[in-house]
Amino acid sequence: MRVTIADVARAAGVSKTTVSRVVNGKADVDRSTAYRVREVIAGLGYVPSSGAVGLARGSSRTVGMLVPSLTWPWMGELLQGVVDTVEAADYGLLLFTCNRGAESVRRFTGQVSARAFDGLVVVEPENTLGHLTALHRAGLPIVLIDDRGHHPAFPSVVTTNYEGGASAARHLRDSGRTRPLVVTGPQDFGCVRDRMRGFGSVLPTGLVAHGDFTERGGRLAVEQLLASGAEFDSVFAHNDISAVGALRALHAAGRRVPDDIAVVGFDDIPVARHIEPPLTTVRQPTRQMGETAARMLLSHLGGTAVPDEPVVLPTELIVRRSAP
Amino acid sequence: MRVTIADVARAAGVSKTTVSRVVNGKADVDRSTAYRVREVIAGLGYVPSSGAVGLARGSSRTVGMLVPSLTWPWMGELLQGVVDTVEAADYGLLLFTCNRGAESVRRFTGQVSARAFDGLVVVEPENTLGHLTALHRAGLPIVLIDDRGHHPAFPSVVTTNYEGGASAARHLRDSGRTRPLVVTGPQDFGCVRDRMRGFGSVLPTGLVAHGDFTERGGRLAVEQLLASGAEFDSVFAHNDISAVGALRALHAAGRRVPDDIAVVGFDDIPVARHIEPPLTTVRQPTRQMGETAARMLLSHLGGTAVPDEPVVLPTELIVRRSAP
DNA sequence: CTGAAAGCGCTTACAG
DNA sequence: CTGAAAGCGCTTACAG
Repeated sequence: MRVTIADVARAAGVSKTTVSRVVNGKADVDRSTAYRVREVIAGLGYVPSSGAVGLARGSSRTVGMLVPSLTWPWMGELLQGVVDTVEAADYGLLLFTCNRGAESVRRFTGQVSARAFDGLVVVEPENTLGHLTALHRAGLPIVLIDDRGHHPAFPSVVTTNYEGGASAARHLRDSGRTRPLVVTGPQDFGCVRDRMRGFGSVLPTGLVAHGDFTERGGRLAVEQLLASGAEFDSVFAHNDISAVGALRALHAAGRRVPDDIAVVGFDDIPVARHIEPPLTTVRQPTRQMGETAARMLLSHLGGTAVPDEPVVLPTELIVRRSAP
Repeated sequence: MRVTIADVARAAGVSKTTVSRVVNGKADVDRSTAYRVREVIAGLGYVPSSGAVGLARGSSRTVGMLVPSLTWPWMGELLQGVVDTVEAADYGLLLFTCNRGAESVRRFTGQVSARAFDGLVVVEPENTLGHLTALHRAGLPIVLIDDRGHHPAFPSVVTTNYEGGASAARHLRDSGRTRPLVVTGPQDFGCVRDRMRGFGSVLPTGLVAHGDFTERGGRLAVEQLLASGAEFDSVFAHNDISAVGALRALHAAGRRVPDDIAVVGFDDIPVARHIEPPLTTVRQPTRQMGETAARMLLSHLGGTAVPDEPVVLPTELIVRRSAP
């Protein structure tokens, strides 16, 4: 049977109140009493029921994490950053995905109302910002990772998309490329617009193909451009996956990378290192973004005010052979 | 303020008992009463507190998941399988890692005692089997994914490591390779021994280099063998990461893949598709393993007996250019 | 078909 | 320094 606070109190010959005080390290307990209680706790192997503590205190000491998918290439790093931070603070981490559309969202909202967690770290699933804003208004502490340029009304952690785009362009320009093709991500993403503008601040962006962050999208975009006879000496893809697609299309068309055409991606996922040629890319500090978001949420839960304007973490250009 | 069952009862003019019955779909409630209560619930937006329900019922309707790391290449798929299954059953998923050794384990055990979750899906972190066995003996329902050949005393989901090794060997043999080099994983892993034996049941394994499941390990192993002047016409690496290392070493030494030497890996992680040449590999049904494990745990929690002997899911040989 | 009451395992004023 | 009692928000015999 489960050992309860009542068992400890009985065995130690004190009240439950006193046991509670000892467990929670409150002052005002006689040293020898506290010692005796601790002995009994150790002997019985007593651990307070998290459910009961949560109910009595009105908080669950648990953080929720909502993500669109767990299989995206950089999600593992991000999640590890969040989990490490949350665990170090002795909080639990409740994980949710929105894989199954509206149904998932409904279920998730239920968990919120059920007070299953005290606060939420979220990588925004598509079209849920309104929903999240409502939850935030209703009092749920939220920190958003990667706002996609949507600039929400609550704290968020973002990366330097504008500057990242600019750094890609500078690198291409400095290595003598002047006619880039830009393969974008979904155009309604703010991060896509920012990467675009940053890039455009350095290099002309006459040639633009609209991709969708998939390998296939990157491949098709480049295939079409090649077929159209357009001339370009480099490709800036808005993420690594579509850069991989671009690489495939160039390879299939007999163009040499980087000799004929240089390629730069964005993200620095594991595949970037392993593909041939290895991909030059703008690295996002994914793990650090997870850590930072978790830390912000925890300090908010701890009562410290957290700024509403986004916390910005820097990207870093990683130079590999696809654009030396 | 939070809406409680008392608020609903008051507004509907019934007792909390009746509200509880309606919420939980018990029979023996007058149709019109039930209707009225449901109206009030909808109007007030009442959702039962999961903490209070858990305390009263003695279960948390939450499943724990313990993994060694979230950044392993196949972990995302596995986790997605677990999360989807758990969410579909209206359970929560509490995530733990053992990144920080003993400290993590201690913390984790605390959560177990605190009854934060009803059962556990676990990918075994190194050297925790004894610990897990103890928890299982103490009454915690556990399902292990990938037993590493340790054959624990509780339910588990494994893949056909022996047959996977054999299928790799058959494929190499059928394409005319007769002198393979086997690059193993850590030798104390049961799965490594099984892959070894399965492979050896088809092809002679005169040449064995002991790797450690890392890219560097695979590279060093092949470099040493090449330096020793040993002759081999193929490499079977016990996982894809070390196959990537092997590929690098072969490439650096000027050996052509697959013309001179064919390479087969194990796992089928994303990089396998993207590396040059694309890697022939023994695919593990990672996502399905996650789903299966979660389903087993849930049915155990639901009261259905679950077999103690491992549930075995089949591997599949994926043929790509590194060993056509 | 319905409700009063006890109980789940804690915390927290309050009183001494 | 310590404890009795109320309360957190539910569920569940039990009685009617």
